[in-house]
Amino acid sequence: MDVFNAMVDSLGKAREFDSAWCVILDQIKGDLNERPNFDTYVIMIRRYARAGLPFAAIRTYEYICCLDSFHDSNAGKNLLETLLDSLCKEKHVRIASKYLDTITEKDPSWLPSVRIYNILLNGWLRIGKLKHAERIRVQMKKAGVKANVVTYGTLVEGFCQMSHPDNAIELVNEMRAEGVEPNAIVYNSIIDALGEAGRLKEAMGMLERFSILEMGPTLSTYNSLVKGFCKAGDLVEASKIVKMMMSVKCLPSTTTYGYFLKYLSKVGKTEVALDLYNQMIKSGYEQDRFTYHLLVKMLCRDERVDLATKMIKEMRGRGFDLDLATSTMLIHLLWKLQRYDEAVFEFVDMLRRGIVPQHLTYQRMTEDLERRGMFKTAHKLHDLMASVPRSTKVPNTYKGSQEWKMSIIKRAESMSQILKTRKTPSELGQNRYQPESAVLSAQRLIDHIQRKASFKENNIIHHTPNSNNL
DNA sequence: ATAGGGTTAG
Repeated sequence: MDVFNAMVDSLGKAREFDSAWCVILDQIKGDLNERPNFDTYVIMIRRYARAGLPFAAIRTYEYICCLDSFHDSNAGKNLLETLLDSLCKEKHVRIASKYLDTITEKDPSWLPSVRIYNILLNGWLRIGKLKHAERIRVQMKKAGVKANVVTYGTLVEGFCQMSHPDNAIELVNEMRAEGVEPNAIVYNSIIDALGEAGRLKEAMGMLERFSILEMGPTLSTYNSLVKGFCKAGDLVEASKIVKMMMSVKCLPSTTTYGYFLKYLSKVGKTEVALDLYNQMIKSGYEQDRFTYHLLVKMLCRDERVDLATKMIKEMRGRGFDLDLATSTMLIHLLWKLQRYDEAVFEFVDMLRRGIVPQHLTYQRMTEDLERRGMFKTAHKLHDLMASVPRSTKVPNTYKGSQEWKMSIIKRAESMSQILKTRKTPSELGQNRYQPESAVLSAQRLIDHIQRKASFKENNIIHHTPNSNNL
């Protein structure tokens, strides 16, 4: 069953909706245990909405509603809410709203649930339409539907994303007055927005208010504060937050340290960043792409090509493919250092991996090569680039035949196989269980940063001997 | 994958 739905999803992702319906209709006649279920139709609706075909999504919903078998077996689930949510999440809020109107016109006795109002509210806020969001609230009041914690959470998040934390704070008072207790999502949004605005005193005040509650701050709460302090250049306060979180057994994540690295990269303190990186490795932290991207960027800026190459090797060894940004940084550095052969090798290797270099990179290289009379190499690059954009699409000569259908199914099966073998996020290290000793390592790590951070800006950073040992 | 967030925009 799982495999079947994964196949339908793959076909939808590839916009092969006709084939998806072929597979579904075939399956309806088949084995009772493998018939399309609620999830199958949810997948189709979401895929249509995402493919920019909102009316096809609506037609699908209406078709499903006609099926008798559907009503019997899925009494507790509400497909209309799924439809509206899919439309709203893909920014077709206006269409969702209009469709809702047609339903209420047809049956005036039917009243939208609080969930439906929340879905619409979220949709309007996501596309920044405050006026429309306000209108939904008026409609709710008129219909006598009480706002719940999700309603308020959605509004708070919306205001915060539009950088209006003051309106969000007002809402917290309002919800309290209405007897709805704010939760972690509400507090985290506000603390994050205040931190982004550099209003860290107020953010800390919110943390205090949050800490009194039964469900205290979460990892996201602390991460938002660390981000805020790091962005403001206050590593000392950021380190204090890390100590605070460790004292309540909330271990910092790779993301937490990522904010420190981001700041160190901004001010060009490569040595401190490398130290932090080494300490992270020692403490057993799983690095993410962002960490490597920052470190390679710093090393390239400092023209330390050998160390940059080493870091890239390490990055690949940990399962991150070389992306466009990283390769570009490396090539530009090699070029600047006049190591042309190596740069050309990287350029060719990029194309071999299926990544098209930026036009700017190509332009700079060929211009320089020609100026130096290296026409052969310039020509080689030109030919390579010219051969890329041509897509190799197979013409639909046997459309409709059994053979064609089988090829679609084969492709979908292999796609779903890929989906199955892909690692789940928990295997990628974010939520990995960390032993008690990790607390100690983290403690050492943050002590280290604190020592470095308390140096005056123009002091020379002590160069530790092992910072070149990757 | 069934109402709200999470992640890092030069």
